[in-house]
Amino acid sequence: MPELPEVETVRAGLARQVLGRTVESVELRRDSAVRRHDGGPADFEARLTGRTLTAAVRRGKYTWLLLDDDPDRGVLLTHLGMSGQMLVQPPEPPPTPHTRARLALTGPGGDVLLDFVDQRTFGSLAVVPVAPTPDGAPGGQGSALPVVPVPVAHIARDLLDPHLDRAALEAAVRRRRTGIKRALLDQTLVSGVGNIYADEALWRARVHWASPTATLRRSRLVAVLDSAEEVMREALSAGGTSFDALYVNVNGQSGYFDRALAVYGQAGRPCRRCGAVVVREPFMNRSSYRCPQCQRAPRAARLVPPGGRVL
DNA sequence: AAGGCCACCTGCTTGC
DNA sequence: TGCAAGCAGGTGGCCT
Repeated sequence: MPELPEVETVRAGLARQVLGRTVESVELRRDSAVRRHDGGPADFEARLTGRTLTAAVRRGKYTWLLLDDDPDRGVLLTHLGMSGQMLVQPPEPPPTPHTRARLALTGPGGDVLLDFVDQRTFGSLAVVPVAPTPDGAPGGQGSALPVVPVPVAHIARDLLDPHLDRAALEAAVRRRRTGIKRALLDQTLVSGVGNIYADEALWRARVHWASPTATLRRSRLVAVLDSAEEVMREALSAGGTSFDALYVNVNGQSGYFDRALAVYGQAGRPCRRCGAVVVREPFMNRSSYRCPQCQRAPRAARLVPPGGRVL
């Protein structure tokens, strides 16, 4: 669920509410929450305790917190997975069954808890080293430092990143031999887009998910990328999308963008543009939603099927 | 070696 | 009623 707009909402909340505070203690309630941390749970706690959170940075769906303004001693990398939440709250409430880690923070404005809550456990926390960005530009939104966490080095810049090279992205998509939706979801090509915003972008651009990247008309490709950027900006303005309260901001509140979704989760409902009935189709062991009228395939032989092989 | 598959994980919903 | 299957899906690692 958390895609770029949801993760950015969380990043901005962290930037407002925890920066300048120091980690007084770390309570790990489930070791697998730090499975991507190299030294194990004890090392994770040791490397975090006593450090001051100085910036909140995001690229795609990854967020990291700078510690003591000194990236050379590691940064706190977070990924929300499918169901992760970062909650900032007063020190009172006991942990919930899905609280995986709890950081007690102290500093200006009083003591708070930073809880990492994650029902489906695909999210993770880790203190990791950084590497310089190849282009020398800032690593992500929220800091001017030209570094990214090493586990994020293979993640491409996202569509809201002012340093994204759109011409290079279009060329890279063009070199792929796959369907356009697969390309949109490939975080090494462009980051931040997940299943929801991929479907919404393709609907806005009137493009079928299986359209081959290599032969898609340039105007169509530009429309898809522009639509993805546009729909994510709109979702961000609405505080993100939420279906079931799994996605919330740092204060536990849901966004409103689910009311604006045109096709995702709308199977059986009329397309708001043409009235045709929105369909749900199997795609990569999950689902794709589209309008069968607005997003028609040019010809069956020109589509890349869900399995990847061209017919 | 680029592209595709799938395990990982939990809880809710659906169907028999 | 109870159990099983289906579904949600981002990612790393592995396979071809």
